[in-house]
Amino acid sequence: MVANKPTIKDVARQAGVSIATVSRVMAKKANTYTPQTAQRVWDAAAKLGYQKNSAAAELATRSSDKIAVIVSNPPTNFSTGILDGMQQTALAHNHHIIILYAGNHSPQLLHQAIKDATAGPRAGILLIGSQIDPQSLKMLQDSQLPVRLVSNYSYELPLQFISSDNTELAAQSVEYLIKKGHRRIGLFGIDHSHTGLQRRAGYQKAMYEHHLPIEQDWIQYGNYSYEAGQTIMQYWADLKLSAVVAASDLVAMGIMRQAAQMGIKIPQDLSIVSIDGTFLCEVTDPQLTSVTQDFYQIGVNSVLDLLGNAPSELVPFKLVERGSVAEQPK
Amino acid sequence: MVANKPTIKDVARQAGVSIATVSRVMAKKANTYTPQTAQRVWDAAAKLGYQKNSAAAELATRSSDKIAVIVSNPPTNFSTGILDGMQQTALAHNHHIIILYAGNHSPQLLHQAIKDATAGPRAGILLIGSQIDPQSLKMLQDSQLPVRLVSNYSYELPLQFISSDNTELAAQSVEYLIKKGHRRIGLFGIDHSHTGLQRRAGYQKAMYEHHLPIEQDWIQYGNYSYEAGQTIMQYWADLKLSAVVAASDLVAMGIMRQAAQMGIKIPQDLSIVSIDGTFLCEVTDPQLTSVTQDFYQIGVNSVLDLLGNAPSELVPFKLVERGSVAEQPK
DNA sequence: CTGAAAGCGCTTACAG
DNA sequence: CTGAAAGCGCTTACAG
Repeated sequence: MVANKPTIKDVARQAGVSIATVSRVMAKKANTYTPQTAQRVWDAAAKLGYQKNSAAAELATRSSDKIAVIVSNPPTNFSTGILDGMQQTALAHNHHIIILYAGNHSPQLLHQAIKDATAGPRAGILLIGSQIDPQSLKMLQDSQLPVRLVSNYSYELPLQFISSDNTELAAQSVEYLIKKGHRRIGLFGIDHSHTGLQRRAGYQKAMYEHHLPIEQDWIQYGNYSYEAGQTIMQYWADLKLSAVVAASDLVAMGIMRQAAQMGIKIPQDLSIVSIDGTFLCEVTDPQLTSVTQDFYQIGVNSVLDLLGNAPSELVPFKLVERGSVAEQPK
Repeated sequence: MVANKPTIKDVARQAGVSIATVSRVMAKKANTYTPQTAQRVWDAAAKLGYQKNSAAAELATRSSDKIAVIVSNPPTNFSTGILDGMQQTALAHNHHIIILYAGNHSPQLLHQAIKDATAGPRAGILLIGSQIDPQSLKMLQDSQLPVRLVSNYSYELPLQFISSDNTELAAQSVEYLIKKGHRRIGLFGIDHSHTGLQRRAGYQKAMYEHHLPIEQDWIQYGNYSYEAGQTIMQYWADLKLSAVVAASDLVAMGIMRQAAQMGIKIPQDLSIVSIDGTFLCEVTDPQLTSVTQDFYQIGVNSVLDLLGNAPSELVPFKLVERGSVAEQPK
């Protein structure tokens, strides 16, 4: 025989006031009650173990303090930094984040997640690494909610975003390698999504600007995965590359592993700079030089932007030198 | 001038029926409407882009199809397998999971997450890797919701759970090492939580059963992290261990890295078996032999159990041999 | 400062 | 098979 959860009515009775008053003090509406009555309400609520039913509150106000963040299963696990940033920032602004999991790039699961996200009142929607197809876009727009793409973007989409600059990420990786004397530089592991294309563009731009030719097959596609890195690396000998920029830390690791099996020394025989810069870069031997994204800040800016402040689209990244790049004699 | 989101009333008007009828066909209440009226309702809903307001529905029914899963930031990233399993299973049973992020073992964030989880109607609560303190327990109990611990447990807590058997995880790692001829075996990286203690107990049990002494300092505490593995490994020389079981894949990696710096060869000088068996084990060189948990199944069973089926507490794991254990001449 | 009352968008006996 | 009506637990003008 379990007691039902106490409602605002129970608290009102216990405190000897009306439910309107309880509602006001729970919501801390300034200047609408005396300290005394507030205290009685607090006491009654505590005694009863009262907790506001958010479904009722959201229905009444037709609004919510919940930000739905949809995360598409990232092959590489950069998302926890982003989530940390979102979490902290949301809390600091009296908001909450609820995470909806959209699996690994299955449009179905993404649609499901968007549907869940828009099925009730929401402060807004944040999508981490999701591939937006036309139907997703329509659902998002129909919801009339503020939405932001996080960590990926396309200028062709009518959606705002918060991300590192993919083009520059790749371009600066190449610049760095060139500065170290490399000329035969490849790009391994990108896919054909906007992100992949943007990185490819950055790679090409940097090579062109330094009048370096790009031979066929220097750009190798994958899906940012460890396996892709391994597979692609098998063809390295034919490519005669002295350096490569890896599309993600995971592909960098795959490259290293395959290299080890082929007797190729990193960085003596092959230099690598990795895009992402997660903890994985410090775990390999040698450690991976990377262009590291500020995932935490991306998370912070996402919710700030969503909430109407700090409208910054691109967040800075930085190149951190570790041990996977060697100077190349010219 | 944006149209407001259509409600059940709009659909009713559009379809020329009452809102009660709309409600029934949207909920697919069998035998309560003709195919004709159903069709008209579907059409009206589609035309208007109607979507049920879940806050209103939950308020009316005082129930929900949402399972709140609280995830405490795991140092190691085993949780995506669990989440995948939960997701699939929930969907198959017409439920949804929403994830609440509880940061890295901050009681505050955990309380916040529990509060969020219990602030509205819920089908139940699943907690992945959370340290349950008395206040958390009380909040959970006050909610009167079904709750399950996932991937960690304590027989002292009045909470059901779904997890691998921590004691056996460690015991079988030790057994395996003994079978390979090792006698001086350590346990690195556990903490003082229930999980750590259970693994320690398993280690001790296996050693005792084989009449092997456990010298002081063979058990080294950490927090399942990469850094812990590195730090602990610095004292290895004094310990004269021929093998070690690592409390997580991450500590195993930390151990390997430190070993490399110290010129210690794996597995010739030191054998390692790692607890967890995530993809990280296949990424090192040599690959890590591990006692691998079936995270996906843990996720599946969690929701099945929560929903009232398949009440299995412990889910089987298996030892997978890779390259980090060498035969030890007796 | 406080209460009575209407309303948020649904669901579900109850009649018919 | 279908509709009118009450109710879910809140919030918020509106009076006083």
